[in-house]
Amino acid sequence: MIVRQAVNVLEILEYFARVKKPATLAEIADHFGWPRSSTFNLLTTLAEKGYLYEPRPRAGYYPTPRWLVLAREVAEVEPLPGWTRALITALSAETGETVAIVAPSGVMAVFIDVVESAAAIRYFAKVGHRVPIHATSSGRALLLQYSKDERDSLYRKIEFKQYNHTTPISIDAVEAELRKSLERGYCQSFADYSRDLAGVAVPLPIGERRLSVVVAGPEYRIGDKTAAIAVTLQQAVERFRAK
Amino acid sequence: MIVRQAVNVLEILEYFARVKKPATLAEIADHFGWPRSSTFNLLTTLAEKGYLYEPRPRAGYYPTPRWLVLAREVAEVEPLPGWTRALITALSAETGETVAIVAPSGVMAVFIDVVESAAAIRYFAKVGHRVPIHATSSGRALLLQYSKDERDSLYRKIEFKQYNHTTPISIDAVEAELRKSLERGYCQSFADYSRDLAGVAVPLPIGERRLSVVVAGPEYRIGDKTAAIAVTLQQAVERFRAK
DNA sequence: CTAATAAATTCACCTGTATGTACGATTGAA
DNA sequence: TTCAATCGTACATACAGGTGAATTTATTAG
Repeated sequence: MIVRQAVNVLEILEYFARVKKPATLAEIADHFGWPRSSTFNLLTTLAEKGYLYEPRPRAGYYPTPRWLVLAREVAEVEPLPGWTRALITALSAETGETVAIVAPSGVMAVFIDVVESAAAIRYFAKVGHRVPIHATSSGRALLLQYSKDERDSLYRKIEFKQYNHTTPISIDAVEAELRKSLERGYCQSFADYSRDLAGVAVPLPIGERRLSVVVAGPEYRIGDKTAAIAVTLQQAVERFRAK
Repeated sequence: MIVRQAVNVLEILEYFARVKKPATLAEIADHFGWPRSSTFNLLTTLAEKGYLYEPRPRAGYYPTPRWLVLAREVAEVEPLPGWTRALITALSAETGETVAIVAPSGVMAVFIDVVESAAAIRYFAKVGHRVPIHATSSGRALLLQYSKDERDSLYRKIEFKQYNHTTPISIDAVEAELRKSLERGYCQSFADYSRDLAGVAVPLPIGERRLSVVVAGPEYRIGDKTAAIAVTLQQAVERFRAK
């Protein structure tokens, strides 16, 4: 069951991150289609807790820096080493596509750092973006770092859905794809999950952490270049990790 | 009316900022005394939205960097100029007390940047901390920047509570205190709101924004030094603002 | 000024949701 | 292996809390 008021808090935060200016109760209520009274309750709750304030009289609410303070405290634990950002920035520049660092989360894979392509048509993904671990190149690059036992216990929880006609819909199909990935030296996917989207990924273990890097973009741009992209990817990883 | 699940989201964020490591569902449920099922709903909601993930199998949940990304986007709007941090850091070092930058929020004043005293006995205040605008030195340093009309419309909303025996409990009392503050050149309060707490504050207008700086600590340390602290405060402001 | 309009706030009722309970999965001990 | 203990997940039900309507407060127009 989804907790609606929890989602609303997140949406308010995302709203302010987008509009980047104070907003009145009425504006927020109208934007989300929420009743004024409910919006009132939510905004006063957040304000009372010190997460929203009214910078100028009648100009509306805006988040306090408290979000930043807490987010920093949380993020400074096990931060990614500095070179990963340089890595994905460089890779995005070289390939012209969106590049991300990905971490496991149960049966899903989560984007924990992203540099988006500058192209007009691009893979639009944000930090926090989640994709099925078995049906994406980035996810399978994580699975390659799991033991067979660990993979098996994951497989039991996976709900094999046919997102697209190339989606692997059985344990065997996934295992087969993993074997193929090992042979070719990198993971790939063609719209296994997202329509028109192709990805090339490799494992990126950092200390104890099992991560992966993925270069992803529209199938027609990636399609016949997966091998070349994989080489770029692997060389970049070697180059930056060495430092 | 307080929105409980909104508060719960904030508490989870604060919890992780405190413990700085992944926590399992059971740990979180026990810590807050929440039912497992409710905790389950909340955690899966936050995870589905990309705000929590499970870095390692069975090690529990942890916030994703998405919080940081959004908090940064929100905070980079109208950031405080760099010198304010230097100012409060220097002031805290010079006075040995907690120093904060404060902004108005309706009838309350909100701490938007804080450097805490290193002393064992100190004013423990965090960013987001809220105090009544009329019953604190920092708040009155904000009121000094309001026009009479603006103050009057605020007064109508204030619920005059006797927090302590020195609390001003009428419009006249507040206005009188403001006049005295003007004469002496700075604002002060002795436990008007928080027991045992004394504060010395001055207005700090920055561009269009009405802010204040406050030096606050236990009455017995601040008590007879308010004038000296005020001088330190004003000189520091001049020094840092000049740059 | 006064009226009209819009925004913010309050409140009681009824609905959407938090939770008690039960079940299944996982882990560790023997 | 089996068993016990713990943890995670599903679901129906009672009731906490979201919402529509009314009231108050603020703002704009004339």
